[in-house]
Amino acid sequence: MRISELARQAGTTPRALRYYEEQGLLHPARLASGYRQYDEQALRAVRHIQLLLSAGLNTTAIAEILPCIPDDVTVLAPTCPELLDELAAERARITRSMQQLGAARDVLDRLLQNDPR
DNA sequence: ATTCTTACA
DNA sequence: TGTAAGTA
Repeated sequence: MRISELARQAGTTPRALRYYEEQGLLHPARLASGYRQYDEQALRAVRHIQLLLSAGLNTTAIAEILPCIPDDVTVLAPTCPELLDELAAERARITRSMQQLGAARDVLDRLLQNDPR
């Protein structure tokens, strides 16, 4: 299928699909016309990408992870240690962010305590 | 009509 | 990420 078809099925835009390719996440074949040609497994790949992105992973991490995911996998389950490492690292980043946000909120709480209103 | 690349008031 | 331009 061509780019607009895949975009439609994946609920995204051709722009995003080209961006994924630019980031090394997708490798569609090319027609003689220069048009990108996506195979059947492309849709699942895009779904995996979207899932990983929603988990906060950057495209670099995802590019390293994707190759160790069997193309026949529907539900993304931790397969190789690569994936586990990336996920654990992202979780750690989230934990740190939460701590920083908590500290920022505490500061605001103290400032608000003197609010004359 | 669609897609492609490149670039950015 | 959107969008415009100029092609193929």
